[in-house]
Amino acid sequence: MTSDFRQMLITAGLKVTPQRLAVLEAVHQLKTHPTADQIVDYIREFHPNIAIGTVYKVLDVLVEKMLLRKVKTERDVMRFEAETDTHHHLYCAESDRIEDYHDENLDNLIENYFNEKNIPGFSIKEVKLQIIGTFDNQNNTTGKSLENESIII
Amino acid sequence: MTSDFRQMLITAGLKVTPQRLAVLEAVHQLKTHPTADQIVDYIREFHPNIAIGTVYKVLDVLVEKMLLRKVKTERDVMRFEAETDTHHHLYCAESDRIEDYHDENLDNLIENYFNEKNIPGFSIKEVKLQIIGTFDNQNNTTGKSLENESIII
DNA sequence: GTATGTGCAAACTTTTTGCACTTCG
DNA sequence: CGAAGTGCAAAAAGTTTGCACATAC
Repeated sequence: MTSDFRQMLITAGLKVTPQRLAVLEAVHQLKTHPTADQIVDYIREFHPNIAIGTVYKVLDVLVEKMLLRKVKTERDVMRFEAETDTHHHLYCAESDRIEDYHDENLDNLIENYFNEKNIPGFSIKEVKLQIIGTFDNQNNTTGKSLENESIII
Repeated sequence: MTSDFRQMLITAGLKVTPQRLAVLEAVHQLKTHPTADQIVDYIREFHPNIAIGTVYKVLDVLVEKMLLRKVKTERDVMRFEAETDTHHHLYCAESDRIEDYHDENLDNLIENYFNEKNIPGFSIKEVKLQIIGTFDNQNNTTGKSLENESIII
């Protein structure tokens, strides 16, 4: 597992450091699209000396090298995910919960649609869906309620 | 035009104030999905005394009453838009440029798809697409172009 | 050995908050 | 007049930066 991460770093042309391995490990383990803060908390159990600034720097470089992705909701913190293939998100604004959604049929449907339909002045690289709604078993972790959902680009 | 905004505020049960009218006006005029800062700059030309805190408070209440929407990108600032109907976004990560995209056929396609396909444990309220790619004429990042309607700042 | 990465703390940016004052209805 | 809204300035929250020291290769 760790050797996977090691290989990912090497392939990306990055030096292998304990901090980078720890961040990769944390984001893969925390399947909640964690914030930088949550990542720091997770890492500090095993690696108490890691600096917040380092985590931000590591996250930046891992996103840049496409080993991680940024996700943003209407709350004002950045979140991160380990899934780097195209996929979609289920999102509940009240609980701020995000779940990944994979659907090959849907992907094909959309791909076919945009193969036929051209958008003038724009070249499509990727299409992501935000499927907004509510999870049936509402464990609202934050306790905060949101009046109105916003848009994640 | 201003009387439209006045009516929108009244309908939403809000008091009509010059600040709220100015924020509505600004977001409707700035078709760039502006940040709070850009909204402040715009307003201050006509209304130099408006406080930043007030703009944030006004934006909050207008989003809550669904007269505006929040839009988030991968960058760490909140942006706003006047379009409150469901629509999609074209987004270029390099330039951070967002444009609205309306497409009724696409909406129908997706609606039909999710009418048939159920997502276990999740109730869909709305589906929005982020269509990620690049705009063909990338040259217009800073200057304002008044001639070409399709270019947004 | 050298380029790269880390720790730390300070600075910066964006957003929120508290409270006296003002304005809308 | 009273409830609601605004201005201001301070502070919170999140993120970035600079630099000396440490580490990977």
